[in-house]
Amino acid sequence: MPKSNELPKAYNPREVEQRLYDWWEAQGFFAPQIDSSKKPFVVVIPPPNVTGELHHGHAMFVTFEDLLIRWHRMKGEPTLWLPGTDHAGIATQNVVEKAVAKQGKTRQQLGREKFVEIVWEWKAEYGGIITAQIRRLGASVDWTRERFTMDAQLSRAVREAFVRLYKKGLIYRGPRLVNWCPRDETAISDLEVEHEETQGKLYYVKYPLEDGSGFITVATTRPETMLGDTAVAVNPNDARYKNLIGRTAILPELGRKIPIIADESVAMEFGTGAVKVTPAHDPTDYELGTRHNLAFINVMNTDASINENGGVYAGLDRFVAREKLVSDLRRDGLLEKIEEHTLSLGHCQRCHAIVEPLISTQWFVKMQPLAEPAIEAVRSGEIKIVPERLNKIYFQWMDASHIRDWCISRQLWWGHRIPVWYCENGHMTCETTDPTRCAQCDSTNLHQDEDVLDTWFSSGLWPFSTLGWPDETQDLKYLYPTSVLETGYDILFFWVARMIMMGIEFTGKVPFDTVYLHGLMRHSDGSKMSKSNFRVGDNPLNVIAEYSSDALRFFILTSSSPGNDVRMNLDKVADARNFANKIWNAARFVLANLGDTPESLNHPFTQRPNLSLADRWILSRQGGLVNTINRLFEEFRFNEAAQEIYHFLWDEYCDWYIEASKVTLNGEDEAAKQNTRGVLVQVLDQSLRLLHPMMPFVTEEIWQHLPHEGPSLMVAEWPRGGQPTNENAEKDFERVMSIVRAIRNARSEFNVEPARRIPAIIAASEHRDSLETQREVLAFLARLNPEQLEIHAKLEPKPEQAYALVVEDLEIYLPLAAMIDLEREKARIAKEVDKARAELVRSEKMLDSDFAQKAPAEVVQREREKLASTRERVAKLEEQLNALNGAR
RNA sequence: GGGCGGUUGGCUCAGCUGGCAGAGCGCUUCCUUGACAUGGAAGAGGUCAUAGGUUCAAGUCCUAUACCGCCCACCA
Repeated sequence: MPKSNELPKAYNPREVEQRLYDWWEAQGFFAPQIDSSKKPFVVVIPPPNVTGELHHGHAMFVTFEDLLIRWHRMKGEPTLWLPGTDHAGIATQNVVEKAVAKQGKTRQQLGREKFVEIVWEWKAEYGGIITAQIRRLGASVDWTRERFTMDAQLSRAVREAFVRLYKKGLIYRGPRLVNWCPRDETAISDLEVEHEETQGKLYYVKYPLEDGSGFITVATTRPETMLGDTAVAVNPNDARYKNLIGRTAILPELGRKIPIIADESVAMEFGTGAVKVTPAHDPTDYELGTRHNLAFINVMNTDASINENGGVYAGLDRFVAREKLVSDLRRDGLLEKIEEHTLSLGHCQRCHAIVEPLISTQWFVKMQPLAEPAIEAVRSGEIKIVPERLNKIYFQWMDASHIRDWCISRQLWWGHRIPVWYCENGHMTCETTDPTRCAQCDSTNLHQDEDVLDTWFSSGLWPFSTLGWPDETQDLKYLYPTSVLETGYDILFFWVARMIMMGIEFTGKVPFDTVYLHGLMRHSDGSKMSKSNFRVGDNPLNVIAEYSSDALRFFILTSSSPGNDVRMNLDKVADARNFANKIWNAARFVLANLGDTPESLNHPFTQRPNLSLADRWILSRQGGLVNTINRLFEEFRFNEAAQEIYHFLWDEYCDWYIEASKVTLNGEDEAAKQNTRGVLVQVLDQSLRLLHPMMPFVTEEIWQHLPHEGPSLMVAEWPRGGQPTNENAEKDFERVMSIVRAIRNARSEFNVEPARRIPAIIAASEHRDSLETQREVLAFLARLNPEQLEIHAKLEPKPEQAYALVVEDLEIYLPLAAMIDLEREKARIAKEVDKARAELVRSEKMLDSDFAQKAPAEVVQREREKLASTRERVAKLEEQLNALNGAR
């Protein structure tokens, strides 16, 4: 049996955490214990970027998911937490491109095949970093099932999914106006564009009329796009321009003749009411161009420099071209004015370059047919989103009037290549196996589409591709659908919505029954964490090194309510570390007092005879805690659960029970000692179980030192709820606590030296006998002299020269003649009388109102009891006051 | 332009189905007592953003308003 002096005074997480994690993993505790008679609990990890580094987003999801997983595992359910990484198309390609650039090379020089080979090498070399870092957080994932979105099996799933959608007509290809990132030189989806309010300019440009009769002035924020203008549009109801409709204007600098057309969509009140139309470079104009059959003139290259359609401006960067155009227009007297103007500019989510709308041939997924059943799944409650308010956001995005087709093709090299082959006749062949002949004309002259798929396309299949889909594997049959999908609310659309759509489409089942969305980690000042705003606290590994993984996790749990952001706060992390240390020291105390022959913990101590009041009290509180934690966990209220157990262990177990137990342990009664030893260790054991999903390391380390059965706390049984609490024991011990607090308070108020043991006289009426059994506890906790502690039912006459205290309906006198200041004492009691009387009035008034009739009987009853006890309290205080006045 | 969230002690935040306002940190006073100074004891500190309403009863429900933050959106 370990002796307390074997445990260091302060807990050292650094040594413990690494050792325990390695041991758990080696023991195979992370893998599910498959039992087909039981319903499994399954969570798939939100796969981090394979070349990424740990950030607080990872710490957040590990904290919540590991809690869920460890809890369900302890409940005896077959439990799987499936890990893996994402190939992260653009992000990874950019990282590797930068690395290659350091050696003076570009990917174009290397060629596609060689470059992709280098990315794979990169992945092999650095792909383990993020998973190693996730281990540091204590994640109990089943590493034997680790997946990567570009594994052969998952790639097969991607291909199968694409082919099915293609054959169903839900995937199509065509030239459309898309968001184009000129730096990454690829199309991106609408979601990947981040809009930002920016201070820009509004340029008023005069377009001469062909007949020389004057000008029509248009307003634009992007003058360079005029190179692609194919019309000027006005509102048909605009009196100013009615006579110009149908006439022709001359595009300045290029001299192109363009028609003046009428369209309802033009707002008369904006700018001049006349708008230049650039169908190839603006979403509104694209619609306009389609309606009016205008020419689509693309004036930009893939890097957003002006192309050959731009005349003398060809070859210039878009912003250089803008400057030159503006100065040329000014020179030619065609620039009317420039106004300040705020506009919303789209930026690439990955590289933050300003996105350019341009026409390009891309692949799209039709969303509406997929969205409908996905909306229904949430509406019907088949999928539950926590917190519920995010339902609305989900519906809004998915709604038919709002959802837009998803551009899934990317002009990248790293990713799943689009499984479509073209022949020389322009036919497309799309199969799950590489075709050798064109499906339509039998041509053998085939070449594959150059594009790859959006990373999120493969992520959307993650809950089932990782379990073997499209094959009907054992895992897929048993473990799918998964249970809870846990992630940050920022990827509700990117990932969660798409998984729901794809899951229903391909497996016929929703991929999970609950979505739990946590908030985002922010800086201590509330600002957003990002690469350009990096601080020391940003790196979870630094935080772990200084405070421990347990502390970081517990901080995250206590600080975040569902769906709300959490600010980094190292003081709170430190507090969580202190909590771990507190438990550690409580355990040292328990171990030091175990005795030589600790009993098995399987004995239900609540049933034992001759338990002390404190024993019964803490056991009852423990039972209540189990019920509370179970309820809160089930409702995903982890922050409240964390606070409950923190409060129980620190305030109730350590500050009161351990202190009270010293009375018994230092006493002579061997049977009582055995009881208390048992309760001490059992309550600690149960609490460690409850706390383990939140702070896995320190709880396991302590548990290993306690007498225990089974190899590890992480596979120990979860505490059973539903035990009745002991109301009487709780009331009785709370009375003891109140008395102790009152005496301590008095001592403090009147500066009694802490070490001094003082006399006390208690008038306890019907509680006399019960308090009599607690005289040693009272004396110890309140530092009373046991020889001078009197407990009576009634006191006649009242002691003189004493501090008089009223607790509930009993009176306490501290006869400390020498230290009493009568006037001060009277003032104190008078103040208390006032307070109690005010309370009495409030209570009487309330019971006199409609409250008595309309409030629930239980609430009224409680109020009546309170009234009665307040009355008694007032009476006693008044008596004391009178006694003091008489003493004068 | 639509939608969502926030506004509670000096600071950071909890408060489930309405029933006398909570925590941690910070602050004040005291304590190196035998688990723990990463600690213990006692305390001070809030008209729950504002204005109405529903109710016996509102931090909690409803309606406006004001700030702060976020998401979505093709007005040049």
